[in-house]
Amino acid sequence: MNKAVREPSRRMGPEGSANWHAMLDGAEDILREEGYGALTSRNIAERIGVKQRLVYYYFQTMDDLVVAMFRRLSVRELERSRQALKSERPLREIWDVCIHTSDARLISEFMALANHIEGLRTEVIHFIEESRAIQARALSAALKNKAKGRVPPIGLAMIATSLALSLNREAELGVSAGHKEITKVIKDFLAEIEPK
Amino acid sequence: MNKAVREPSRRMGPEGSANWHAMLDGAEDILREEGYGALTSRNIAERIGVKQRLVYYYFQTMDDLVVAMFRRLSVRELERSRQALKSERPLREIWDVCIHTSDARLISEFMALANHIEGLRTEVIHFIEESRAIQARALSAALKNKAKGRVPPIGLAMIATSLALSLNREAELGVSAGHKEITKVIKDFLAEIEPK
DNA sequence: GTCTATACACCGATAGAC
DNA sequence: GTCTATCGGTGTATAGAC
Repeated sequence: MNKAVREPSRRMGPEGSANWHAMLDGAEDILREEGYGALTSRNIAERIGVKQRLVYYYFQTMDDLVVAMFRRLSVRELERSRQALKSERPLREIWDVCIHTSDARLISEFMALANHIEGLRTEVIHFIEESRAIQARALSAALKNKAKGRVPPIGLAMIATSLALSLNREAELGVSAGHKEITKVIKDFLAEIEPK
Repeated sequence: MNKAVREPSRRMGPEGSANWHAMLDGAEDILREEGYGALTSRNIAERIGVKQRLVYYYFQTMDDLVVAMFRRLSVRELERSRQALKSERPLREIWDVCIHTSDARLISEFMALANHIEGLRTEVIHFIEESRAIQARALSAALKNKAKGRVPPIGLAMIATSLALSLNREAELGVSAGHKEITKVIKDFLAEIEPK
């Protein structure tokens, strides 16, 4: 968690190489399936068929690995959102990104970890702010020529994000009370301001 | 030849005793401050000034302790919600419960743990369903004599819960984009259907 | 780049004395 | 009820050979 000051740093494997990705892939699977309590260098190594020592050739510490894992994921997600902006029906695309985002279990783990790993916290903050801005932009444009409701675009963005998160998390748990109703509200909203 | 399959297993300390509560209190603090990776019998014991062995006198396993911790918390929260139902202005009270619920870090940890501890998952599901039902009842009653909007009570309950969760979590992280706007929307909604 | 081998701390859980 | 003592296992991280 600390030991921030490091010697000229030891030799390191290159970011973006095959093994680097394989390690992050394995880490994602473990995080999703077993939680961060099981996210260890030994487990990652075993899962991808290398020795534990190699993990520390690619990542200085486990915290570094976690941060790299989230950053790789958030870059992908933000790119999807930015692409959605340019589409025919940006609102539907963006809602699709929200609701089909990397699964709820993974996100739950990152949210918990972000409270304890400073570097991850920074990345998460950046991701939330960036994606909210993208969504607000899309909503703003879509609502420009409509009668304004009482919820401003950035407020709608916040509602969308938090709803999608809860819908996914609860569906994962096996709770569904209210889901049907909310899904219909969203559907109607989209049909109204962004007809197919 | 004994292996505790049919025996009530070993002696256990009484649920609800002073030490039992002290252990859960300590566990809550650790979970909030350091995360479940640090939630160990040794840390709990040290924090409340007893020896590690004693934790296993009160709880058979660490998982049992986690489940007991959540159950104690959820009983309290549900009681607060039920009390809110009986108040003068139930909607405001219930929103207050949502937004001032035990802090976001703690909840994040429980959400992550629920994906990996079966007994906890069951408790969490029960808590969500129960509190959603209470909230829907309150909203239903409050909206009875009003013009119906397009969001049914249980949908509003779901929006409220997920929004409160996100507002708390993001505030904890240090994100505030859209918070002011959403807070105003809620305030206006309450002013309209439940005037002071 | 990948490995063997290792240091050292800490984990859950139990046996059994007082 | 609370303790000492201990088991077998796993964690991060490093040294250094090939």
